[in-house]
Amino acid sequence: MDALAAIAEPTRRRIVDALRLRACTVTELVSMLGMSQPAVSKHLRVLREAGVVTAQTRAQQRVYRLEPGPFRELDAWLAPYRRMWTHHLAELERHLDRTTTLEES
Amino acid sequence: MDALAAIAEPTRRRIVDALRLRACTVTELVSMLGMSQPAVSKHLRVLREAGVVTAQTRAQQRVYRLEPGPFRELDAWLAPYRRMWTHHLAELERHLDRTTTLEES
DNA sequence: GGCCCTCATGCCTTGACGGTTATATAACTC
DNA sequence: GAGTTATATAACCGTCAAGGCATGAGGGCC
Repeated sequence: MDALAAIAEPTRRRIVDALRLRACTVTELVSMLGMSQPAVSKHLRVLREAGVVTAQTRAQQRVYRLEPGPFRELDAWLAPYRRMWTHHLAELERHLDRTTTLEES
Repeated sequence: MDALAAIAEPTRRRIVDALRLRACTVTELVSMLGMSQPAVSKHLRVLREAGVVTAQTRAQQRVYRLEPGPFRELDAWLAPYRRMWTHHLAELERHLDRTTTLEES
């Protein structure tokens, strides 16, 4: 899960948060972030190689959109930690442990 | 949510994963990680200032344990992204549309 | 072909970070 | 008190990454 390191970077998290709403071209992201275009392209490269985003070439533009995989992994990693705030019932704890080890839902 | 950047670091994620099972002292973590004690203390400082862990002084030792807050925040941040894989049909459609995607360097 | 637009890449600088060793601080033991 | 244990901090170093500018590579448009 190196995607976490990719998402952790503040600028890249801004990109990800923007792409969550809709797919964007590079120039759109540049205007959103107020940074130079090469910097944005570099961040997009990191996100792309981490599997967080994919690019679709359309004319001269490249439309970037999110890929669900890394977010699913992050969600799976986070699952056992949910015990910390759902520990109201010991029953529920064991239930969550089972469901996370079995992987499903 | 700078806690994400704190957790993203590989060594700190090992620490967090260890603390998820049970609270540990610094020396315990040092033996687990096979790193120098100052390095571990430094990582613990980062995690502490990010609110991910708290330290309880007990004699000369300091027992570190996880704090649920940041994980709840991360869970909340991740929530809107869950739509990406709960809407399988729309995702599959977009995937099929993406067959002409140009990937890689 | 020539030009412009869109994006990627290379090069460079700077600042931050992870790791080390050495040292300081605090508390227990004798 | 001295000595030991447990942890934090300081000082230092090597590496890496984020940002800038300049340039290269494709793909429309005239």
